[in-house]
Amino acid sequence: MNRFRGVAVKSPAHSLPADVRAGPYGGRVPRKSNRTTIREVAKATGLSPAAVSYALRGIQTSEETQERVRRAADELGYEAHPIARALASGRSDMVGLLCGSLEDFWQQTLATGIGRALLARNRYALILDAGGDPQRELELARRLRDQRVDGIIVQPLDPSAPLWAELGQTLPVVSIGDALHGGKARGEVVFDNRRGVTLALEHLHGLGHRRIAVLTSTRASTPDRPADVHVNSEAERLKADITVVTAPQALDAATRVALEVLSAEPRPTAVFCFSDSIAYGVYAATRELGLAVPGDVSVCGYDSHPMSALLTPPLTTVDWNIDGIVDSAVRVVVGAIEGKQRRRRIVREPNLRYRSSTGPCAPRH
Amino acid sequence: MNRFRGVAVKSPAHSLPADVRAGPYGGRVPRKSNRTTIREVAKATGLSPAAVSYALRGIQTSEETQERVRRAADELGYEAHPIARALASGRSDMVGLLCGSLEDFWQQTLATGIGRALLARNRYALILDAGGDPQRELELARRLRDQRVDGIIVQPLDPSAPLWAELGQTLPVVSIGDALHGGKARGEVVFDNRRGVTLALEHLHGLGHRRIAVLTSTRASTPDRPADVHVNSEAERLKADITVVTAPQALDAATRVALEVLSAEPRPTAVFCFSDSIAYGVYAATRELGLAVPGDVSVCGYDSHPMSALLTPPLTTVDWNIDGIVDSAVRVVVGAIEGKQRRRRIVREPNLRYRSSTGPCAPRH
DNA sequence: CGACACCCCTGAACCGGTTCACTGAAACGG
DNA sequence: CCGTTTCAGTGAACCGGTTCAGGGGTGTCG
Repeated sequence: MNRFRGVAVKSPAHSLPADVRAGPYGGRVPRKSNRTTIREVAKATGLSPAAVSYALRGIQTSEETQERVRRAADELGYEAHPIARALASGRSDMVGLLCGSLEDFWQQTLATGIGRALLARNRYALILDAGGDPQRELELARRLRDQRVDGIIVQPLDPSAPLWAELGQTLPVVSIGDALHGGKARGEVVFDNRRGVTLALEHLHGLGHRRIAVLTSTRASTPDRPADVHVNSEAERLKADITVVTAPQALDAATRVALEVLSAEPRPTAVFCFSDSIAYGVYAATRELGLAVPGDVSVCGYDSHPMSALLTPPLTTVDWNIDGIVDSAVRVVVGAIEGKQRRRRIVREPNLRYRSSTGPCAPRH
Repeated sequence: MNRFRGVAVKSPAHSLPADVRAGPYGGRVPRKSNRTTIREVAKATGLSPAAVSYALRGIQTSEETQERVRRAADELGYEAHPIARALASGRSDMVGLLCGSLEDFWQQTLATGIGRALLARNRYALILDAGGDPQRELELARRLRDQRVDGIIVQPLDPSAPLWAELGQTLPVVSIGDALHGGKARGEVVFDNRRGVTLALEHLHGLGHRRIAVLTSTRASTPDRPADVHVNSEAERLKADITVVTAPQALDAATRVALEVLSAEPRPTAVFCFSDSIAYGVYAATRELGLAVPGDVSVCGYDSHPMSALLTPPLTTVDWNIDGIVDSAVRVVVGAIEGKQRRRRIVREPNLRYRSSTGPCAPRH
């Protein structure tokens, strides 16, 4: 029984006195944990570990055995060990949620909703925040794969990265927002951003605005970013003078950018923001500059964050129905994980939530 | 070489043709992944797997070997496998963040900040949301332990639960807000809630308010909840007529509660909310009821969410300096994980951010 | 009655790193 | 010059489930 060396050496780790465990978690994790394992349950029930494993999952075993195992497990205080399960099976019950920038209030709300919806289906959300950096986004995506998440929901900063296709071959990748470049096997909850942009710009145009500033969010310098492209083509079509400026999502940072934009001469008569968070920054800036909304400048947001209705004046914004998005995304990703190949691509249409932060373009002075 | 049965049976799983892997992730994960393992790197470098493991972590090996291993790993496309690491070592580089209710905007901000701070230290936040249910909170805490997180940051709904002490023996548990019952080994970033409550109530009292509604957040029915207790003792001290009502954090739900509170006869002249999110609900309610703030009713919040300053009127609120909290909490938990026993208990003092949602109590009619 | 299918369960390999006890060689000390 | 450390590295067990090939036992069918 005793291996090489012939002498009956004490078996290594385990023979240590059980209480030698070093002080309060200063590194040194006890080699042998006192956790009840599946093998102990096996011993207690006179079954094989395999049988216990099956029984606990309610497969491959008789009702009777399952009951017996469950009872024994209870008694021994057995608790599943997700890490071990993940290693052995390659599944983890976790879904990675990769957010472009959690500084965006709307994305915070989205993440909260998705986390909750997943939990309701007995899965966890592993929420990661790329902080607006497309490079980091890809790095985090890789880490999610390494963590053996069962699926990924991403609000891609850079939908054109080839990594998405690569990941898509191994696990379900569901994008929210822009469609991922060159994929078909993956799931998508695509926003019709073209439509959203058109809605907002036409609305402003219809009110008489011609000099419009567009504040997009910090993103990859992906030149083919659909929304940006569309902004420009719409500008042309509407014969409007549109300036596109990139703004961060964080309130204070967005405010600084907005201050600049609103201090330009001639001042734009309307601002269209690519997220409500940025629009909040614009509100702060108008306050600082003593500008009236919509008297001096009209402001239109994007996303419809719950707080938008509470502002003074309530913010006109493009609404995507966040609950619907949460629901769709979770449904698609879970469906894909479980192998039920439901609908893979869901296109969401926006509505313009017309409130009072936008008004007719006033003649200057 | 071939085990039992004598016959040269094909070795089980591996001999399957490599391409038999079932359809797009419909369950069936390939038994043998094509991932490069540490053993392959070992073979390539002529070292033992153990040596490679050490080398990759930069310990127990010569500079030279480390370099050689790193190069080989690169070449072979080796990527670490966190799950395997976690199983073997009991560490995971993840810190659990257990939020009381992510519907609270402030907690969303907090979670975002902590996630980011942890990422900056090469750790992940596993964010879980108890949704205001103390029962669920404990369940999630257990799951975090099972997930082998290296530490837990919790904003406890029920600080008196014995589970905290139990978890605290195995891993660092840092609480934000109320101190956890009966612990010393754990870390704490304690809010001096008594002070916060006093600050708010004295402020309102000083403005002449005597009939005050307090909207606390949904929590455990822990009767000894420090803040609630203190509210009552302050009520007595100030000889004020204080009604305590529980409100959920979600904007619409909070609004409904606020509507009721503000419709009561006689109507309270001031409302003190235990989170800015709830205060937002009060704003919505005043709007619906056509009440002026602070003319008809003064509103005071708690937490100082960034949006509070943007409302009309800007919200008076108790400020905890969220960046400081994020920083402290992360510092304490990481310090504990790494065994550097820095300061374990940090008490934060609030400031009253005096804005214009509170004003003198107007004589009724 | 034998062939075949099906059900329930077992033994062993496996997932992919980590850690422990130990060793040969070099460095050190007196 | 010999005993003691220190350093770099090795072999094997281990973490705790999962999965696969198989194997009795019973049921069914021709």
